Amino acid sequence: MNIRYLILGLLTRKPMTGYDVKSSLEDLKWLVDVPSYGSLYPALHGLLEDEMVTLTVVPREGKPSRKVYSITESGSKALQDWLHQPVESDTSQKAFVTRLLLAGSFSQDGLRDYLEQRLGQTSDHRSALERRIVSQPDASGGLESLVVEYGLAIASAEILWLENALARLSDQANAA
Amino acid sequence: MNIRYLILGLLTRKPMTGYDVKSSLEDLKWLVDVPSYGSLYPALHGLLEDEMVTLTVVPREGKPSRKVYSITESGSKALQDWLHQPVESDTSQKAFVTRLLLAGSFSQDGLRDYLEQRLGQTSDHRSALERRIVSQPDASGGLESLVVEYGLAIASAEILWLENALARLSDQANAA
DNA sequence: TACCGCATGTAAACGGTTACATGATTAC
DNA sequence: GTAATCATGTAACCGTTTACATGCGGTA
Repeated sequence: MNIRYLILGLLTRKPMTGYDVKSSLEDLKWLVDVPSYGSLYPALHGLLEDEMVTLTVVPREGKPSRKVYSITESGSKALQDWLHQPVESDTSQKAFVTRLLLAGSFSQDGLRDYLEQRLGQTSDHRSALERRIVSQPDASGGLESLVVEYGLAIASAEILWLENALARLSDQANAA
Repeated sequence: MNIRYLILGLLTRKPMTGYDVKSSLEDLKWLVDVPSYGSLYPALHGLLEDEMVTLTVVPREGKPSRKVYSITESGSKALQDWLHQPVESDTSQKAFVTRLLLAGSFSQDGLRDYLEQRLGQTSDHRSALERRIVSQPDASGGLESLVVEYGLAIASAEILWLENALARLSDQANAA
């Protein structure tokens, strides 16, 4: 039921059609799972059923009408609840980014918490990789050393970005 | 059937039990999809059926026997074929790393090709994000700007790493 | 004329996870 | 004693993709 929250999050910004939801994600493909229509439309019907969204049919001359969905009060609340649920520990990049994409629905504190949690996790991942290098002296001729190296580089870059983002958040808070 | 190639790739390094396959991936959770036993053991049975792997039952006194799987000639060939298939264009980090993990089964040229393809893709992704910043002047108050920024940071780090890895590969080739 | 973008949907198939079942050994 | 690790497996369930179906408007 994850796709439902993704939809809800996107609808928070502005009302959209199913087609819009998908196309707004298209150039973020590599960072986020883009749902197929085969899961998107049924999910929208389900959300409507559950009164998480409302439907406005916008007729257009000549062209067929657009079905524009808007998030409701209870939809907003459901998203909020999901967002403030604790994150599990070994989240992938896609899982992290998907939630981050919904950050507009976060409070400033919620966002800071989220980034701090991620910072902790990513630091742990980096440490685990470093330990692996020490314990396994380049086993079987560089077999997976590429992956370890890559992981180290990515984790470091992410940590840097997170610290940066967190610092800017603090500055904003101080200014206000 | 992707999990089958993952197994085949890991067995290329050394013979393993199903349990070993899973645990060897465990601290790479965030970079690779770790299969559950519910898909791992059936996959192993399928590979055995198709003669991609062989089974050696290793008895141990007291403890129950271990079922150690080894890759066969045809398993190796199947993996090779899959590995040299063209990569599709919007590969996620996990998809990239999973293949990279199997890099031991690559020829030097195959590996260089693979990294170069990834470099091209990641550069494209970064460009797309940069274009997005220009065309959409921070729409709806920093809504998704965090994601764009994050993507930019990660893509840049990855490009740097790829260029570095590629350079080292060339050095090695020149030395030999 | 033919293809691409817009736009919405359904049904079958697929790949995977969850939960369950079992059992021994080692470490706290 | 009891929790964790090692070790193997099955069956039901579930969410998603793939393939199909349809149709209009603009463009090459």
